[in-house]
Amino acid sequence: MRSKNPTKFQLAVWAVCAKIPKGKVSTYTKIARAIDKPKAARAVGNALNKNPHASVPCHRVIRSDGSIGGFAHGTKKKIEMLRKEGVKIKNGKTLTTHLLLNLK
DNA sequence: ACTATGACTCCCA
DNA sequence: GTGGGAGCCATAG
Repeated sequence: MRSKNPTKFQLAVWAVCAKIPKGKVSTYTKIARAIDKPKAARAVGNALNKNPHASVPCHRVIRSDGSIGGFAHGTKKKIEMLRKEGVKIKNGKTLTTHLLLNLK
């Protein structure tokens, strides 16, 4: 169930996601590292999944190997949005892995 | 406190 | 390239 009152962890994750500029992408691991929890990649995904706003560029977050990962709105939609922002996707993999940000 | 779940990641066959 | 297994973390019930 989505928490009515998000925890600090979630706020931190969303905040980092919001810092991702358009046309670029980041990975769960990088975000996790940005919040000082490099092993919390999974928890990061969870936070985004519970994201009640859906206004954060959570669709710019991909897996470490460049795969799309998942998306609450549908992985398909995520790919479409990324493509619209200029992110190249091939065979379900993001080709912009070298555009990863240095968050934090 | 414990268990179950999940938008993850790494290692090995 | 594909698939299975184990590890790690936060949240919900």
